[in-house]
Amino acid sequence: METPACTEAEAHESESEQPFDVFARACPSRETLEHVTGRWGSLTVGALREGPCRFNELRRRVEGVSEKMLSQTLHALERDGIVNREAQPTNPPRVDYELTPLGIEVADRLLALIHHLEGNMSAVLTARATYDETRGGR
Amino acid sequence: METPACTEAEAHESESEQPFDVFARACPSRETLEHVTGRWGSLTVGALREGPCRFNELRRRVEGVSEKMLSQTLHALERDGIVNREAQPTNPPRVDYELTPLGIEVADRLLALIHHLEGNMSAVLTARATYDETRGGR
DNA sequence: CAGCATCCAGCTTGATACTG
DNA sequence: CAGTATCAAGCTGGATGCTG
Repeated sequence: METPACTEAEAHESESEQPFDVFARACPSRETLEHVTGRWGSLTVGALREGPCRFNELRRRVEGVSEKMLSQTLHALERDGIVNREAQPTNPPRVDYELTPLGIEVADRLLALIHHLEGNMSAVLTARATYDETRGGR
Repeated sequence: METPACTEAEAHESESEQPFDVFARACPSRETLEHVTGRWGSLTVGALREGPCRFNELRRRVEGVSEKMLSQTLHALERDGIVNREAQPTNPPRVDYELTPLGIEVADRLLALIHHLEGNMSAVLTARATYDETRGGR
């Protein structure tokens, strides 16, 4: 079997040529990927997969997020068409956030990754211990 | 190692109580998720899915990454047991990086997300245009 | 409740230079 | 080639205060 070491030029064209390539420096898909997988983006999208949610409820689901960061994250996701914002002009105000159809597809793939990672954390922790031991904790 | 609050017995399918929960503030799985989905982590893991790769080759695959960030990213991934580093004490030095079995599983889920996003970028771009238009382009 | 504006500490990042 | 060391700059993100 041929070992496919890096063939620089067409390394990531395993499939038909795609118009958007995250590995390319200037591709907008990289920005969207970062919005979705970012520190708070991934948790926000994951939390919204459980159903529509109001702002402060979301803050409770995603432990540790500040309102500023949640607000910022939500705006980026809304702009990318991942999240839908529904505000009711009532008093007190009520705003519900929910995933768009695209957002649901993205969330499912993200959650597959998250759950896989969660299910393998003992292996990760073991690997870390081994690594730290080998390197003497440097 | 310390005894985790729970066991990782059936982490995958269990939805009620999971031993590791990224949504919890102090869960180590959140760190690993960030290593994997981080700005350079996701691209590095994705690039390595193509096969083993040397340091500078990897730099070329992941456009825009500095050597410092790549080095740092690889260390974090190696420590988490996602990436395996194989150094040969030759001259000039040759070091190959490759995904571990766990890394491959993680990469496949990550790539599913990436490819899905790449395939829907036109919708994202449209959503952005609409959003910017509605908000007066601010 | 739902959020925006501001301040600012500190972490992240990119250049640059240097080692084996 | 495969990194490490160092430093300045800039961005991130938390705390606080205010609005509708």
